[in-house]
Amino acid sequence: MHTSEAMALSAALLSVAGELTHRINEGVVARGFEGVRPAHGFAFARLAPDGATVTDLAAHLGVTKQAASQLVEEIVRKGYAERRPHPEDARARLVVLTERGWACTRAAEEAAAEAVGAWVELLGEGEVRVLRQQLGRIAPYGPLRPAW
Amino acid sequence: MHTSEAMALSAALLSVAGELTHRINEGVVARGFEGVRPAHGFAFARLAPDGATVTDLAAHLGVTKQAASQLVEEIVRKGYAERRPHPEDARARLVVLTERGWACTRAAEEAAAEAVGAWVELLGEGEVRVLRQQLGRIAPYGPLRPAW
DNA sequence: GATAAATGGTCAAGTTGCTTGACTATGTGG
DNA sequence: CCACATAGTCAAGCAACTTGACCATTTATC
Repeated sequence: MHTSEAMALSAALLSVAGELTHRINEGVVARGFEGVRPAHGFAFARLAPDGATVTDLAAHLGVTKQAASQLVEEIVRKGYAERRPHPEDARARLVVLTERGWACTRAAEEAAAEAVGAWVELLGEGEVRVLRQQLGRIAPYGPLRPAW
Repeated sequence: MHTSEAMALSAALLSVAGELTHRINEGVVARGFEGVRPAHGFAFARLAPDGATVTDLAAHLGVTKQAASQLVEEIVRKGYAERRPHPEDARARLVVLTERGWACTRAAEEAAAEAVGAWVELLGEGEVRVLRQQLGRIAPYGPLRPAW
């Protein structure tokens, strides 16, 4: 693998990632959820199963807990989540999605499916499955960082 | 392709993209080029062949020309590029990389090769080649947008 | 050719999403 | 019980963008 090939692979990957993010966000907005940014989607993904604390979110997003706190304040104000007392720790608060938050998450899934659908038309279903498996194997466990 | 699979693919792709960006930037800094952000790398990629105007850069990066102008001002101040009069248009200025800018670009290529090398160890060279070809086929032609 | 409109670039001010620093409230270990 | 760590927020500052205004030059229209 020459350095130029590595650069071409990197450029293609980042280009595809940028386009995908853009399309998902567009699709979410088109489904009636305004005032949401891509970063919110990654927060929703962490909140979705059982909720999370602000500190959990901060680690997941790779930002300070103050930034995570501000983000939570924003999505609470917009009706996508709510703060509940934590059942085991009186200092902490459990942030959980509201019904609107769940609806927005489903909209993001639909938009993602649409974007991936365009790849299926280009590569075929089998190749896209291969792509998913390959990316899954090299995906890190660390925080979701902004791409640049 | 179910929506949950599309979501898993999207998450893996964005995760890999974020990690790749982080590693390339770390590698560039480790090679002695401080004060550079990932966005600069994408500007360098556009400037590398024959230089570009501020307006070209703005379109390439998907930002306003004012933002592109500020970015050029910054990389000029840091010694990575310089402004020259445009040979055909007295309004425009051709922004070209300095020798230090070229050295930084080579450092980014080396760092990218390192990051991709880790994937080769996980997937094997053949699979990575497949990955590159697949991504190349679905990569858009539009501007390089920040992933989120 | 003259003149209106479009284009390349910059200056200035405002917005936003993040940071660091300071603080309170609650939990944990000596 | 007391020192220290942790969850969360408030406040101020910063950095990378935005919008709006403007000048210099080129292109289009008559």
